[in-house]
Amino acid sequence: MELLLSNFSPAKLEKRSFKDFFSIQLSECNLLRIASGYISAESLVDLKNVIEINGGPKVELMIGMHYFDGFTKGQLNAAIELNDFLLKSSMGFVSVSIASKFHGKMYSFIKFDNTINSVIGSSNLGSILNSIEKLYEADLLVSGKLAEDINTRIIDLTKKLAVNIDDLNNFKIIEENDLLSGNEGVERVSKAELLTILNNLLELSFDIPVKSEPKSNMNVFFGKGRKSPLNGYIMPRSWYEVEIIVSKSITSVSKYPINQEFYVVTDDGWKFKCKTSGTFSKNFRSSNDLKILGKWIKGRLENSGALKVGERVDSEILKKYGRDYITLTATSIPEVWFLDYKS
DNA sequence: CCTAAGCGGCAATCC
DNA sequence: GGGATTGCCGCCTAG
Repeated sequence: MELLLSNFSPAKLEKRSFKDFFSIQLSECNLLRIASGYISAESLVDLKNVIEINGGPKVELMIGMHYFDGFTKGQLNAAIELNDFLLKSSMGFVSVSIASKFHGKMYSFIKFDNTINSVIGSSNLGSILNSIEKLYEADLLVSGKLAEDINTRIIDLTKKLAVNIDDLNNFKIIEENDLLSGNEGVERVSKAELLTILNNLLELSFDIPVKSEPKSNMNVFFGKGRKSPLNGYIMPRSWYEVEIIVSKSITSVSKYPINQEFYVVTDDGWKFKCKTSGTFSKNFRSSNDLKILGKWIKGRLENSGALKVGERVDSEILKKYGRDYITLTATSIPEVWFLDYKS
């Protein structure tokens, strides 16, 4: 039994990490069994690469959480590709738990002489193969009876919970950075509903600039926080708090939604309430939660790679994204507007 | 009554 | 200089 701990400052311990152990075991074992909740696209690509180059070990991977939480396109492609490769070369398979969420992290390394080492702990594949962030992991390495037990548990759980990824077709696909799902007041819109919206657009449409003012609009985060009248304590604003300040030349156009609440359906299939308020009804914001509009717009800037968290939105970033205005279009469905920020 | 952030509008800026 | 505009701040009200 051995405790495996990450090993970087300021917590440099004279311990080896799972990462160290993993790289040695890969060359010494014949079969690697994994049951893990989450995987990253990058880690699966790296795993396939290393076994392809070295002709082993065999890999049997069970993915525990993504069937329920969704796959990004990158994760799904990587998992399918790894499975294809493993099946084709008779070197294992990738399965997906569909009976229940599985959130554990279990690894068994079966050597050529059939002795087994198993690891259980906090590391997922990403932190073993290609961790980019400094994430401190703690794992326990075991051998003998307990290691064998973990190995048979992985086999058993795979049999009872999972099916081969090839046998599934209706995957829940999520955006690269899924900030909006689960937010109160935000709904996912089906493809059919979105199509209905697109077929019912009216001529009435407004191109509204996404401004890069230093302390407002997309950059409210960098403005002064909210000062408490009691103690003067200032509460900073959230990264995703935004507003779109619409020029009078737009808000004064007849039929622009003045001082009112309405639903928006977005080009990427979200629906939430927005409201206009303030002098000349210039403030365009999400209702009840200012962060929703921000998660939608800044989330897209982030997903495209144009914006990093904590960075001020400027014209350069908008240029990189490829669009510096949103389009608000009326629909024939009452109280519902279409909002487009496709780059 | 206290807390918190939504959103209403103060006030800086420009002409 | 004051009217128009809107960037930015924190008052106000709901829970």
